[in-house]
Amino acid sequence: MKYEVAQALETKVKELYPDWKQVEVELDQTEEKFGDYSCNIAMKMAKSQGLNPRDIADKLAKAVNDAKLFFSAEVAGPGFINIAICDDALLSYTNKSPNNPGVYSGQKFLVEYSDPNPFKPLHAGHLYTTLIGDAVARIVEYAGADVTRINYGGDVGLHVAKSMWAILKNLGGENVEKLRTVSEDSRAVWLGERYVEGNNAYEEEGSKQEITDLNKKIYEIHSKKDKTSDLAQIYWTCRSWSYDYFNSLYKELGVIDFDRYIPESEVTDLGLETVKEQLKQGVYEESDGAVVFRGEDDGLHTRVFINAEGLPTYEAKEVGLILTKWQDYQYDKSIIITANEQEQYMQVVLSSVGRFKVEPVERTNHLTHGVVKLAGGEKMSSRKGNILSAVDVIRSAESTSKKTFGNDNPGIAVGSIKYSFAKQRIGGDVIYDPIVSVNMHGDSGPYLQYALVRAKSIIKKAGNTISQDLSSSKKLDNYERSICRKMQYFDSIVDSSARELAPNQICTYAFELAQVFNRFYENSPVLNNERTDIRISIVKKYTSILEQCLQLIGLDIVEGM
RNA sequence: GCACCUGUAGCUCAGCUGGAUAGAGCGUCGGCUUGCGGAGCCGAAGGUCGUAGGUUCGAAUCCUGCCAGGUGUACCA
Repeated sequence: MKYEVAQALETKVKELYPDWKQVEVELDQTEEKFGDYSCNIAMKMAKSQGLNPRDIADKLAKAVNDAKLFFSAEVAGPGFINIAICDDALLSYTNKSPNNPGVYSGQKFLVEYSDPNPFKPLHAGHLYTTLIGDAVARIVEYAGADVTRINYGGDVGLHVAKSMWAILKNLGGENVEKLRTVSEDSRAVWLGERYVEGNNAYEEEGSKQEITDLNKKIYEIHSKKDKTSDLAQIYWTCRSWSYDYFNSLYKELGVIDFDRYIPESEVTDLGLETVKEQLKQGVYEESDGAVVFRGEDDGLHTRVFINAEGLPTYEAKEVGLILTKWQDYQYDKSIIITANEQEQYMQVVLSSVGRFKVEPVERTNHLTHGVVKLAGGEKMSSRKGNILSAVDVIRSAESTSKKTFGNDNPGIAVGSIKYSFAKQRIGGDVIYDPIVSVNMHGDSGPYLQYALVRAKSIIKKAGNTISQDLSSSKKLDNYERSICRKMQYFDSIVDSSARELAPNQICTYAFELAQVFNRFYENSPVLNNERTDIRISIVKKYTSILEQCLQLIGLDIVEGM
């Protein structure tokens, strides 16, 4: 409804001040005591025109009120115009389907997130990008975008060599048969242990060289398309174990399926060729046997794209990834979500690609998040092995949920994690507190799920006995008005959340909405009441809006709790 | 050293394209159960918005310096 109010107000401004060219009426949601929206255009106009803001505001408010629109205006303070929407307009909103503004309609979006590396365990940070990426993808999709979900993972590179080195040690050489002794449900853990071993071994000179050599051999598996040698068989088997493990976890989390997995091995060649080609063009340069990009001109730093061994680093692979995405999708926007330790690295890569291909770079938006920490704990490093794994987080939420409800309800356990991640603005460190997840009161996923269950229960009890004729009374009481007022903010909240790629705005709104509803619920009997008709229509609208909010951040709609 | 991110109540965070008396949740203290699911509702206490300046009618929000924490900074990802 914000848009309609702004339009009407703008028309009035144009009528009254035809000379005023840059009319852009901006409305703010305001405190309830001031009305439903406030507008400071009078103050802005006054500033540039040298007029008295109160005079402008008075004139505008009078024009609005004389016109008898669906809202009234009142001047307050130094020149705010406070807007109050009429009760019948608020009530009629409950019978409208959502006005989805679709800021991205017709646009092709790529969203890349999760990005786990095969041969390494998923840690809490992966859990974060997986869930927040899922939410971002859902939100831009709701805003009209045609979304392709991308999952990029490092199936080649030094980290793989480290794991493979330890795997070979564990098997006593290239002993394919011995892999069978690893039971199916212990594979993920087994691989995780090998990664830690390999990583430690890399610290020692002797094994470091062996790992470096092995790294080359693994690249050769790909370049020679080797599926049959003993080493290749071990590699492909363990690689598929990793992907199996990721997929089972995604399923458990209830995130929407990825449209495409792009393993690094798939983009390595393109990245390598491109960097070599652009080396001739002077984009990259040789230095100490390596191929580097000098980012200093752009205020960045120098990074290695091809190392002295002739192998592509992550940088060159990323070049291949960017170009692969661009060739295959010609997107309007490409969103990438990673930890913020990759922020400047990504800037260097993008800056280098920008020298020979501008569109994919201009259309890329890199969102970064902070470190996932345990409350009161320290940073987790998968290299040191002191990680909080994704599975640890999920299991702790599950056992908590079970203790609280006495039964398994994965939708609630996982939902509590999703909400606690999504409600924070993307960017800062993420504190995950298992104790808070034990609590499950207040600003939490279960609170919202419960708020929805209660409301739905009313509708179920009401059955079909309700007439939908609302013409008899269009005055709203305070609680009814509050919830209606809050509900009509939905469209503009979703719009803003999509524009700013900020799932936390949905969470904040959903929580406030539920709070307002709970007040209504405590104070306004719905059933067997002379206002049942109006209230039922409010409850119905509320459930549909809250459901939509929950879906946008990926929370299950549970039927009972 | 340089670059980027962060600093708001005891804790975890909203608010940041400048607007009215800076808001939630948790925790603390005190209330509410003949009624639609009490995982709820109501109330109280709790703030130099890191700090010092600047711009402005107006700054948590914009600009500058400083302080603190984090991250990156050449062959890891």
